[in-house]
Amino acid sequence: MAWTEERIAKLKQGWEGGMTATQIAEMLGEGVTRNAVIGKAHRLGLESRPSPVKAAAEEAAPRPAPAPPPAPKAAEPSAPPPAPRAEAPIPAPQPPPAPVVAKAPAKPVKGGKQTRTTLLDLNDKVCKWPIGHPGEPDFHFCGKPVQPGFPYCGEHCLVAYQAQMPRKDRPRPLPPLPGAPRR
DNA sequence: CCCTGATTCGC
DNA sequence: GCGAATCAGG
Repeated sequence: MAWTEERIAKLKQGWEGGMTATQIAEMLGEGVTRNAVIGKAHRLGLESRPSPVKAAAEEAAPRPAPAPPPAPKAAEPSAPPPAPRAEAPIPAPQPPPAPVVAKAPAKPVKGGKQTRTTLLDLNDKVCKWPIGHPGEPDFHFCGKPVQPGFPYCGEHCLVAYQAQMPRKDRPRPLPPLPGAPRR
């Protein structure tokens, strides 16, 4: 159905009157989804009515940067960083799945030689890509010098940040398996 | 789960 | 331009 003057008028009226997109869609008749309403409203430049998402986004913003001491930080994530989303580069479809690494049994580290980068060794300079899995005896981190501005070294940045494949030929997320645990 | 509006992007 | 699919917070 086309967007006639009349239908657009109703849309505007309802939108400005505080009706939800769903209500407006029902008002306009069958075959009109709330998506159609929202899409049209935006194209008309009507936008910006309280949106749960937008409202929350503005909430957590004011951060003038108190400039915290770059020094030591005892705090540490219970688990390794799940991989921050890239901004400029497009975020990878999946966060780094702790790369599987068949590791030989940890060798007895005699003396004080440290060969692994552990949780306590993490800082802004070293690659935080997990090697193995948390809980495993020799779980550790890559530890190589990071790519400036990233939490990982160049090699692991390549794995963590990948370009999005066009929706069209992107594999379907996979339908829920019968009997699979609900959520 | 439901709801909401916002956004993306193939058409 | 359209709107389904998707996202993300409530």
